[in-house]
Amino acid sequence: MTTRVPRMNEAESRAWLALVGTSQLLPAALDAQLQADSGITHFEFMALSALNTAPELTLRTSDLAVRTYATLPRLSKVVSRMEARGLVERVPCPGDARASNIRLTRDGRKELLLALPGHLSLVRAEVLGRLSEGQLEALAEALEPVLEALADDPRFPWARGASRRAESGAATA
Amino acid sequence: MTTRVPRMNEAESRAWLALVGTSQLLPAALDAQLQADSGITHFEFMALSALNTAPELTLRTSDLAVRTYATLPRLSKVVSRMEARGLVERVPCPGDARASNIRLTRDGRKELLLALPGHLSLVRAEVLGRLSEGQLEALAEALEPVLEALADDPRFPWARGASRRAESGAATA
DNA sequence: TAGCGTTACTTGCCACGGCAACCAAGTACC
DNA sequence: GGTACTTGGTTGCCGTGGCAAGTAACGCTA
Repeated sequence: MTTRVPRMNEAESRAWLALVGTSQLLPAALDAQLQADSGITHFEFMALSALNTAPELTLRTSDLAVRTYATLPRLSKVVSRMEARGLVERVPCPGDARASNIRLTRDGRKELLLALPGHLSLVRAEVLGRLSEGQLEALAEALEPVLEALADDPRFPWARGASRRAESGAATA
Repeated sequence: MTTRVPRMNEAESRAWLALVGTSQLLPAALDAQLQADSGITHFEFMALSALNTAPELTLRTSDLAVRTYATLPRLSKVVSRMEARGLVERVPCPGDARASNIRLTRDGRKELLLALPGHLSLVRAEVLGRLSEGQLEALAEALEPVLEALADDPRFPWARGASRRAESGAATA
């Protein structure tokens, strides 16, 4: 039952190629800049950022995983590495001994703030700075539903809930 | 000389988060579907597609690398794996004995055509199908300059020339 | 309070990609 | 024509991520 799937038309093809292309190049570019200038990966940057905006600079491991689009194993390993470098620390979660909270250390916060300008500058130079106000709006309008679709597709359980559903923050109880 | 970089405003932030999110989830989703249904990665799919639209089903190794946004080492290894599975073959390049051409085999073409409907169907379900004609247009208009900027940035030499410059095809001379 | 299923991670093993080093063929210079 | 430089591609080693299996704690039922 090979259901007939129509080919892409011109507009679809352009949009798709551009999207796939950027999905390929952008992460590599972000990694390269951050790695070179601050010695952290873009993924680590995202994790540190998420912690930085969390109450008490602390998040449950699985919460952080959702916020960074990461699988649990991946996050676990990255946290171990960052912990070894003193950027974050694992603190036992009061009220649930299986879980652990991840806390941004003072050093981690410093590193993050140090990395921020360079990162932001790259993002402006390559992306935001090239788009008009209207284009920014259109980009968000176009990609947000896509993001949500990906996050909610049962075929991709690792993304589950990436469309903000849990606003829990750190579990302190 | 920490040049002051202004923070993101609301529109910028939305656009950026959506873009980064999709760049994170989309590649993984494409891999998962193709891997599950056809036993190939999305990268392999792109490579096979590029070969399929090339004259003689053949491209210079470095040409293929550019078209797939890959570094040469990466492509070399992927080609070796695909060659082992009989999807492509390396043929010596007449006129330049250092170079080699990569050719899509009959089996490779068959696999590609077999994988196409499922892939296209996912792309429609998650992305294209969720956007209006106007949004497709806007998305392309927004991302094409970004793509070009990334490709032309001397900091990211691996992307060099990803903005179509060489239309050479296979070197037959 | 004993037992069973579930949740919240963590770890081991493997595949893949990056970089740097390498090799071989072409090109330039004299 | 020989020596240096460049180009095209491959290989080795290492870091990172995925999946599946493991472990520990929780919680429900009886």
